[in-house]
Amino acid sequence: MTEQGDKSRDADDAAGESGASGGSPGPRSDDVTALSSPTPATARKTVAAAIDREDVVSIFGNCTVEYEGRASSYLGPGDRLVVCKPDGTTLVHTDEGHQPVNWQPPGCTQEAQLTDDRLELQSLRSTPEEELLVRFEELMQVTAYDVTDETELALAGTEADLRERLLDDPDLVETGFSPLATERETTAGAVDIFGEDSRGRRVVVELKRRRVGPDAVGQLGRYVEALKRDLHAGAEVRGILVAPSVTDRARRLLAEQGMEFVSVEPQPSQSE
Amino acid sequence: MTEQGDKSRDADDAAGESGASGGSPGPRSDDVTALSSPTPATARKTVAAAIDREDVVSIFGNCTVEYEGRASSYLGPGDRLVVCKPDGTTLVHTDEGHQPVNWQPPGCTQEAQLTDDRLELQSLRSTPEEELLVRFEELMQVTAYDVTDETELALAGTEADLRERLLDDPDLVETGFSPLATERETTAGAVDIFGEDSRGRRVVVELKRRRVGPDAVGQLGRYVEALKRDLHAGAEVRGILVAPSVTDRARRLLAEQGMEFVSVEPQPSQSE
DNA sequence: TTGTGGATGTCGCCG
DNA sequence: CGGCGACGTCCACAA
Repeated sequence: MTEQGDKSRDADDAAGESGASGGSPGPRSDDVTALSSPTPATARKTVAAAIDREDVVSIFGNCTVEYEGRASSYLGPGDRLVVCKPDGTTLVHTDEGHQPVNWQPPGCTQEAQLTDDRLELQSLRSTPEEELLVRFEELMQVTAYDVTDETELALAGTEADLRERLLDDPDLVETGFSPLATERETTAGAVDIFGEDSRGRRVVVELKRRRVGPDAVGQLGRYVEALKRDLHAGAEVRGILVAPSVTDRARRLLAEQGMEFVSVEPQPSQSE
Repeated sequence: MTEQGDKSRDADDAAGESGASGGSPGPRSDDVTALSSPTPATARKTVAAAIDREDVVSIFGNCTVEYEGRASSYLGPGDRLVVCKPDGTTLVHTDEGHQPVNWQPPGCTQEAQLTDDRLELQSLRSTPEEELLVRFEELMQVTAYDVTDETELALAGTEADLRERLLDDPDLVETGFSPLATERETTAGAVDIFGEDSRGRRVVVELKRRRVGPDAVGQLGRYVEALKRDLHAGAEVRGILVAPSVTDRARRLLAEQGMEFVSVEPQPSQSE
């Protein structure tokens, strides 16, 4: 076993926690904290204080990352950007990709430790038990700021929007289609739109905001089969998949199960 | 229509692009660039240079975000952390959540503009046509660093690991099970493990690294049905779902289709 | 806490 | 480039 490092939270030098705006006497909550190439001890103190203050912290530096939980991983030394959020989220980003190379989701505890004179960020959660450990070999920049965001994202073009569109104008599904319920429960799960056609037959409508593959056909098939059983025996139940488009395989599967496809965009196109 | 702002890339004041390490005479590539509360013009020049240099850029500030593409969204003013990567990724993070509130994936073009004396980051892509526009009302901190990371993530406990485990010890699936192929193609797609049982019957094994729901049963069902058809008529084909555990609904669906479940963890447990 | 399905999912592989 | 399925998916919502 290797020699145990000293995991201290106290052995700090008097850290010059420099608020960014020059003249202010003490650390104001509206200030940015920014340190260039700090010592591990200074960085530990600054990061710990920022976490306490509920700032978002960003750290550029060379680090290694260990993860143990639903899976386990090791990431050798490299330059990365590490972000810690006050909700317990930790993100480790490389120079590439939308996805963080390692992370911890919201709700984790976060601690900044000093081990063998290196800054370590430890993030823990339970259910499932998971640990993320980021160890910095070199610290290039530590920044912290009180990020406050009350604003809600207004998003259009989701499946919910597609549903509203079809409820407003059921003829988009089929002439004479009448919606009876949304999220209607079956033994197989909730049906997006349940209704009946012009001849009074039951119709299950499954919505997708984008081009669909075989999985969506399977889903629709499960609902149709479940409803046939849920309703008295011998009931005819149609299945209609509504989406912008469908793959060949999905179209074939639909045909095999006697189900249908209707093309509708989640948002009215600009040319309409 | 509102008055058009001046989208310039030239009207820069002489930006004091301060390398972080104090004494260096010019901007070295190993230096961090760090600006506190810069003017929009200075920030634009610094960010543009950092993008050219292929740095990772992080910006704390108050901004609005517009997105138009597969869907469309608007995000009103709020404090956020915006990250731009040299591969064309843009991330907009609030103080909460693993997911960025807005983003653009790798491969996008990025431009830093000055519009109405505000810093704007514009990110564009095609296939699909998408645009992200981040407009800063206030800039708290701009940081850029040449993040280089050659290291590969070593991840264990994936579905591939589970497959290796079963190929090493096929009895984990069932006594006498013999794998014949992995990724065997059927008209419904590739089967994780194809083999035969001790009595010579064909077996389709679908692997999941975690607890499975109805979707996985549908997938396995499609493969089994496809193989029954692909092989000469009347062939018996068993379907076995291998995963740590299964939900009630999924178990019921398995039973209905005459398929089976076998519990295996993706990683050998520590107690073993 | 668990189950279920959506997501601007992203990502990798393969045809 | 499209199809297909995995992902430490995350996430909201309901039971």
